[in-house]
Amino acid sequence: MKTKPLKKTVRREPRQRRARQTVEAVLDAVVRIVKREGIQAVTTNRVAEIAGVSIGSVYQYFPNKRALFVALHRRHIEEIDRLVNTTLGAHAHSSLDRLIGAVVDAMVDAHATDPEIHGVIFSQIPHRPEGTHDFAVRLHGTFRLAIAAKAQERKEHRDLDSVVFVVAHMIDSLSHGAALRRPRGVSLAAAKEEAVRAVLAYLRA
Amino acid sequence: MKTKPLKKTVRREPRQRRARQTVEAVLDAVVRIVKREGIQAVTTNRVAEIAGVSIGSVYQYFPNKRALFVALHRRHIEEIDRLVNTTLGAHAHSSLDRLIGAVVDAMVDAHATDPEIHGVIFSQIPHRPEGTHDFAVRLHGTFRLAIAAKAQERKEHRDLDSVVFVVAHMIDSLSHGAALRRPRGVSLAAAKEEAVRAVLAYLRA
Amino acid sequence: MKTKPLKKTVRREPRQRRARQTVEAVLDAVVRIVKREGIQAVTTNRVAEIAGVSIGSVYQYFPNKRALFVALHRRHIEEIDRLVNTTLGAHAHSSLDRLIGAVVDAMVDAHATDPEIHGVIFSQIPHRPEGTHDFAVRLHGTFRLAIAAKAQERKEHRDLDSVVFVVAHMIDSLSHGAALRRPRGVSLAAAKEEAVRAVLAYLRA
Amino acid sequence: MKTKPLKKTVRREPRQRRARQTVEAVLDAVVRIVKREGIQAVTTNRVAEIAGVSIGSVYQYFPNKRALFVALHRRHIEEIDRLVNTTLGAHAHSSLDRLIGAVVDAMVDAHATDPEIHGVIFSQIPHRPEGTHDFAVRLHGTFRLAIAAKAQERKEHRDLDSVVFVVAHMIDSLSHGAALRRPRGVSLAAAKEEAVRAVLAYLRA
DNA sequence: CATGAATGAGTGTTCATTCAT
DNA sequence: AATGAATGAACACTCATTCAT
Repeated sequence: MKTKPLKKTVRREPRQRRARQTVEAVLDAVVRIVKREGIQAVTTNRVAEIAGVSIGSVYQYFPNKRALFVALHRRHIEEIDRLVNTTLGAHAHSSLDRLIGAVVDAMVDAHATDPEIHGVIFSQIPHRPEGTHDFAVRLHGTFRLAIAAKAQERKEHRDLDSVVFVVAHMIDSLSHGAALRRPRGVSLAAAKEEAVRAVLAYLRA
Repeated sequence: MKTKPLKKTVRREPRQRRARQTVEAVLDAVVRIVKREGIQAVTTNRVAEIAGVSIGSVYQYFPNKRALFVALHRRHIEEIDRLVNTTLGAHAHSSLDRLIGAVVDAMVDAHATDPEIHGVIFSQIPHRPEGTHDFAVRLHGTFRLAIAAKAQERKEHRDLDSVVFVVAHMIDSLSHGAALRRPRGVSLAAAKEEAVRAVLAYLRA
Repeated sequence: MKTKPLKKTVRREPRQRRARQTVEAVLDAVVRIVKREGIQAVTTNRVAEIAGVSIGSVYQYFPNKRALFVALHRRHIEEIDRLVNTTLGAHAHSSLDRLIGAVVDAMVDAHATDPEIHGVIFSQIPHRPEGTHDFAVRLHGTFRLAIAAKAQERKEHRDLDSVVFVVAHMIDSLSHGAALRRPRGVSLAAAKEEAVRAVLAYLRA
Repeated sequence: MKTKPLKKTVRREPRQRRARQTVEAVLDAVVRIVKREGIQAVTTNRVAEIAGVSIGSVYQYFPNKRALFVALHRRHIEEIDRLVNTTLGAHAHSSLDRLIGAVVDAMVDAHATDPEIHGVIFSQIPHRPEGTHDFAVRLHGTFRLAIAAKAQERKEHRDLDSVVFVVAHMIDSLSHGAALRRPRGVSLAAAKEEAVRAVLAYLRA
């Protein structure tokens, strides 16, 4: 009862931990290379090198190169999703202004951290892997709940899906734009503020 | 007696014309391959084959593979720009509702024609070539003029650049979304209508 | 019980050994191809094929095609250098006649083994890699020591560097000529003899 | 009697003149490229460009790339030959010292003008074209006559061919060395002087 | 004759993937 | 499991040569 039954549990734990560490290190390496040198610099051997593991280990966890991007895509979406959910949760009882403002803030931060990466990763997965959706689509689900709640308060009469569609796209696009594509003469603060104003204007229309 | 005497006069013409034709054929081939087989199928030899020219001719006009994507990017932006300008011109004297509606229609059509392609091509150009701007940024300039005109009528008191920033992003993102990422349950017409409503709500806020 | 237990101990040895073998095989392949088919037949893929390794392995050890010629050049110079040093060492106490005779013999043999190859290889390295000197220059250093010793005995009053310059060039050129460019009517033995005579005449002048 | 008979003579002259000019321009271009960028930069299109003619014109006069090097080789040998003959003729009645000195001077100048080129060109012609000999071999014939004359005066008893073999190689090699591969510490004048001394020592041995 | 756009076989090189250790 | 040398199909690109004008 000491060694044998524990064997599997105890021994596998470190294995799984190391495995997860390796997986994370590999995915981080991909991100780092994309950011620093562009997508064409992402070779499996270079990924292994930057991750500090052997190329053989990369193939231990990912059957082929494409799998790297699929995993990264999934990870990225999950991160954003978690972020948005957290923000929504934290402002469940705030005013609509504050809630939208907080979400925009969170999204801007997220975009500023990994500029461009999302689109680039996505371009490597032409035939979308099952279970994976695009950003905005995924956000759709998350936003739907939040908006539905507010909608009830406000006796919203418009089609909920249409509203969510617009809001999700607006927030995604304006956050991205505010973080990365602001025209000269528009400050980050101004862009955020204007983005919030736009969303609220729509919701209140 | 018709063709022969002209031969000499027109001699040099074909060079320019054929060159332009070759360039167009090559770029079209890239687009065709991306659409049909994905970006990883775009090899220079295959491009030449699909374009119906020799690989040597491809390199006569493009110094390297990357140049294909740069050219395509430029061409794509110019097309959209032309489209939007035309639309704006045609609706210079329409109501704001109609103008926005027309632009959204035009953009939806444009996105529907080359789904995804823009983003994919863009991902191949990590360090953006000088003189090339992103979509929304380019649209910014185009929209600015149109909105400035309307703004004067409406005695707009907000910062023009901020307004244009928001409108350009909204139209680009919502058109793209309406064409390609609508959630089930939202019709194209509904999505367009809602997009227009959102833009107008913001402008009138 | 003999081979197996050793397996582990010797494990890493083969890596170094195999690597060196691969490098040698590749360089030998280049020489073989140049000799048999001329320099224009030296393609990296053909080199790999003749060497019996994959093209990828060639690039594991040589960053590009040019590096093959640089390595070969170095190897060739080292071989000649070793040869001359050995000969000089073996005749340290011989008469000047015998010493010069032995060096000429050695050089003639060396040139007869790889006719023309040296010049051809050299022609592929336009901008001489640092640390690499021409044949005669390298021999200069080697000869300098030997001649300095003899010079002391003979109370040589001429500038040592000038003397070595002349001797090194004479030996190199006459050996090469004797091996490969003798005019009809001059036997190898006669050419060698005359070369030795010329060097001695100069040294004793 | 005016126009017709002259037609052929008059018209063909310029043609041949232009043809010769083109040929020379092309060969000069090859030399220039080799000197400036190395042999691997010699492409037929680049040669045409540097020569200021169209690629088609290059092929009008040379059936293929190799022919460029064969022609250059021939031209080079003829130049040296002419140079040496002129020098020999001018010093037919000088002392042996002066004659050898003059030849060495001439050869040093020749080598200084086209450093390296000779060997490089030669490397492009693996299977020597008929009627073409190597440098030293060709000089052999030229020197033979001059030395034969002097030999008679001096009642030379050695085999003339052997002597010429040695002298031709010495002059070629030492001139080349003096011009291009002098060790630090040996001036050009000293190298020339020593070369002359060496040749004379041999001839008088 | 001259031109230079077009050709395409062939070259150097990369990089995803395997597998012996 | 982990390693990293080895593999070789496939790619980007070159360049000698041709030929319509």
